[in-house]
Amino acid sequence: MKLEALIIAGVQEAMRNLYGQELGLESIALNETKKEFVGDITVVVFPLTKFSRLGPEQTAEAIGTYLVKSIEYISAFNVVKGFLNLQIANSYWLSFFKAEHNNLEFGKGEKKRKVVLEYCGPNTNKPLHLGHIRNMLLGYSTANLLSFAGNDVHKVNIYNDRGIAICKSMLAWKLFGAGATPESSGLKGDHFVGKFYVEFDKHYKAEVQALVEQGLSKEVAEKQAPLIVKAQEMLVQWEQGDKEVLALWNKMNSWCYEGFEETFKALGVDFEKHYKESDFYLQGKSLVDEGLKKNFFYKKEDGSVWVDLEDKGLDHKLLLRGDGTSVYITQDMGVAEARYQDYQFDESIYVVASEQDYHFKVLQLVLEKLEKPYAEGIYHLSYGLVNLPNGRMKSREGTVVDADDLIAEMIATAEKHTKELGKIDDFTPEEAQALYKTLAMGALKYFMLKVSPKRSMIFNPEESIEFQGDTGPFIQFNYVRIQSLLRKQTLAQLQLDGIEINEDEKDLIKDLYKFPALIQGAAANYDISELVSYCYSLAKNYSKFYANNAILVDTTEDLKNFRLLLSRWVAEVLKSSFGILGIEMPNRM
RNA sequence: GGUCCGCUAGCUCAGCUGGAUAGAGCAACUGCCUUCUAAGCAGUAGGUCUUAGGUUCGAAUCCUAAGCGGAUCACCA
Repeated sequence: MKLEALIIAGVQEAMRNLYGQELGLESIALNETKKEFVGDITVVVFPLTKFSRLGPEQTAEAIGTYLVKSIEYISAFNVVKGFLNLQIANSYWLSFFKAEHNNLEFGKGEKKRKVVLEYCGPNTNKPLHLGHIRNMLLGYSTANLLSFAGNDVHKVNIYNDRGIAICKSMLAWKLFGAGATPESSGLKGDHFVGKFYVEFDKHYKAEVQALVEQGLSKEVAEKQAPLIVKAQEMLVQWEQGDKEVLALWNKMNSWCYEGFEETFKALGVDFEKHYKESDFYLQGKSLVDEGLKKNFFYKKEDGSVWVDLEDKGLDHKLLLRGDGTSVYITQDMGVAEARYQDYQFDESIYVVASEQDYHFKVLQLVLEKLEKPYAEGIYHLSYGLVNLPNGRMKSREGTVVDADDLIAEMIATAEKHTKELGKIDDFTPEEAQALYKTLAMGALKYFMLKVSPKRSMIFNPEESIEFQGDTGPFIQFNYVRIQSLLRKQTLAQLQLDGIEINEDEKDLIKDLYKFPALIQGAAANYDISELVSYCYSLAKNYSKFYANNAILVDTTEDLKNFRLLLSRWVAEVLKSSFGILGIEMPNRM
């Protein structure tokens, strides 16, 4: 039985035998004992006093005495105010160490649910930016976390590959592109397409400006500018299946996909399947028809279709335009349906920014109205926006932090730091380059993932991402030191007789002990940042241990071997945790 | 205006379903490389946890208001 469960049962038993009281689990609170007190686990006695009808100290004394007698692994206790601090015998930690230190599956959970996790969701009209980076890192790592915790996870992407925005890029290319291609211009595909999106905006603004000068109101001008009218015509042609438009659309989208693939590769994220909205908006429409037939939805005189969500505290929501064309949510309904047909999932997770909280609430409620069995399993993993120090990234003001640029900058910074330290002079250029990338991505990913997903975060492009302190490279550094130790010494069979563990060693074993529960907790909360914090705490404790304790020299063979095995286990847990985060470990740095 | 989210050290963030004297990193200042990688270790300084009430043995944490900031409420996606 787990330590915590053992103690709770022990306290229940104590309360029964000492005071004749039957306590539920909820009235027994356990905490980790704070550093400044002696002990490992603390029972908070205050809630128990009303059952014991004695003061907190007296109650704590009595329970402590009882537990030391009844539970083998509790070696001693002390009472501070209403806190009963229990000391766990070293033999407990050592037997745990012995049992698990060679377990390659340590921390992995039992098989549970089938989960589909959607992330990324780019528009195919411009390159990926910092917001997408947060999305991709969260999506990829959360999928790994859920998988490690025991779920059968399938990662999918959704391409928002249709709509007016794409038409803008297409139109601009047609008008101003002069037949250029990514190859001919030497640009990455998505950047090439994005260039025309910007180009459109530039010419469109000029047109609007000209119309305003002719005396039109800004509002009217924005609707009547020839470019926007043409773009809208193009959208209609697209829906009608115009061959020429479709050909152009396919060509430009494929340029985007090529560009995206490169970025996915650089970031180390992948997908089992890419859904395209263009493939499913019709299916969404048929779902709307289905809802109409069953009277879950209603049609207005102009032909638009709505759903009444007032009973759920929301308002009426449009599902289909008066002209019969689909809106954003129509497509999402179609994709949701298709995804269930594809996977029969227990849970479908959408990693999408918090600005779409309302949208996903509506989506889920609409699917519930339709009595879809999978509606209940939908979970919106909402994350906060990435802001700049002076607010939101704005493409108009050119403050968007481009994903590819940022990755390149990080690699350059990693190279600079590494060269300053001069520890890898014997590396080949290829090895060095690989290391820069590993460290750069370690720093970037750790930086993005250590913030709780829900929270919006601030990114300051003026300050480069740290490589010291609470960072990815710090964890990698500790891993590398352990690898260096292991290269110098071969391991022998564990021999624990006569090993007296000290505080530093015990802290590490306790950290390792927490790992499986940490994984389950983080997975239950969909919170990858909990794993990041755990890694930092483990690595920090290791760093302290490393500084205070000789491992290879001045030790007996058994002690050396124990410390090496302990180090190796720490390294393994760090490595598998970083694997979940999507960060590689170098062997030297 | 309705709804939702946030506010913790100069900056960036932890602080799990209430528990002991609120923690890290960066920045500042002090020590420590002839021990296994100093991208490190040890230490100093830095806080009215936005404010006001409430709940209770106990509140950064829960409740109610207020302030400030953000998001959202489109026949945009």
